[in-house]
Amino acid sequence: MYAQASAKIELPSYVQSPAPVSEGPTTPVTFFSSGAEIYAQGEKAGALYQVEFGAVRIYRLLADGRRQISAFHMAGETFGFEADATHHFFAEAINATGVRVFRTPSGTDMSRQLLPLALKGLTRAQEHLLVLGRQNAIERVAAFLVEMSERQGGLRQVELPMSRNDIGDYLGLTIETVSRVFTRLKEKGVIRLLNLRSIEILKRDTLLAMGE
Amino acid sequence: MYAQASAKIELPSYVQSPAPVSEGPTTPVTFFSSGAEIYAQGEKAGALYQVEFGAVRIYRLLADGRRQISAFHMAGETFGFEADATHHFFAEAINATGVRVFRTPSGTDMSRQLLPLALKGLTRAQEHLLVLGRQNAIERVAAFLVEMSERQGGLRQVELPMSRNDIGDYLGLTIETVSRVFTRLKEKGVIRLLNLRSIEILKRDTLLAMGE
DNA sequence: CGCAGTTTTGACGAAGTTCAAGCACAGTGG
DNA sequence: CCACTGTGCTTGAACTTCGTCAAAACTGCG
Repeated sequence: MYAQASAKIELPSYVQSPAPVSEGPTTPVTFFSSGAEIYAQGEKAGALYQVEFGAVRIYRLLADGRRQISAFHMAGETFGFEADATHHFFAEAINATGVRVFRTPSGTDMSRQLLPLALKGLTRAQEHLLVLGRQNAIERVAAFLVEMSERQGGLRQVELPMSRNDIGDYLGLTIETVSRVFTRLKEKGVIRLLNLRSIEILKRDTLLAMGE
Repeated sequence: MYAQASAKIELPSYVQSPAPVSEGPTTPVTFFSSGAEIYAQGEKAGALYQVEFGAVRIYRLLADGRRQISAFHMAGETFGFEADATHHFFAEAINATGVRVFRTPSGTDMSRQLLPLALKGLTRAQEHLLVLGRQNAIERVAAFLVEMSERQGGLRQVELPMSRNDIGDYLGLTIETVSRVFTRLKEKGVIRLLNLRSIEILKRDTLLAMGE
């Protein structure tokens, strides 16, 4: 069930109780409203962030404003680790979002916990490179919908917490192209739009084949 | 100086003595000839590979043969670590290449050594996402040349160990487009081709501005 | 109910791909 | 030593896909 209106904060059905990154006294949850910056490129890094509910976009900008979203993070996922002491990307809340911030005491060795997360992120980024480098618009959107579906437990109904603009900037497409592809997929009977932010997958196999 | 013909194996000028990943008795160097497979997607992972000389391409394929190279690895660099027990990519020698293979004894915790490598790789992959998602052909090639130059110590002369085909598959372009962009950069006096595999950067600032 | 922002749709143009041909260079053998 | 051949690179012309610009339609919210 999709949480409707009982609370001020949107709680999509795919929210799970994530395993905390570290033990000990529970870190309080920090709230970010839609569009709020969590950290900026160039800022000093050091903390770890775990999404409690909501969604986060990680992105970079070119001087003229072009934006590339390199990842979305949903409930349960951890982000914010960097190769050096500086953030190389921006992190923003897409919607009202709750995040647990873990300030790791300097001198603590977190590599055992961090390595699997970093490797998971690396694999995802490399797979996304294939999408951006070698797939066309339909294939990209299909791959995206499959990815979102799988990250939400493989359900027919998929919630898209982000705007068409975000999807475009994630897939290296314009919002118009994203919109046109959605229309084409609807016409082909592959998906159905329940509302702007949630779709239903009608032909999973076709979608999978398109996204490779 | 570029090693000419004294040995059978090409030893580009930018070969450095890499720091070994692990201590102890020196692991022997395994040789791969041009195009030889180091590992394949789907194979069991577990070893670490450090390039001694030569160059390696990491890539993925789509069912119809489209290829995306996600990374090149040059002398001194380590690759081969994965998020799970399986390789998700192919690794091939671009030229005659020497690789030290470290079979990590099961039960050994390498996370302290691996984490910085994984994070470095993650940052590079994410930066490459920006190139593939949001930059046009000239910007991609410019960014590539700058990257190669910096990885070789920022010299004016840059050796390209890979073919135009490899460059295309790394930048998400066809070989024809890569070639045309090289021609344009020559016409603008930004670069000069010494031979097919080595270029000289004449206007570094212009190239940097183009690649952002 | 009406407004603002987002999404969709349409017409057009530019960038890059495809297909095809020609060129350059290294290696081979006469 | 030079022609021959193969491979990789460059160039050209036609075509396709996606981006741009503009306008209309829709959604959600006050």
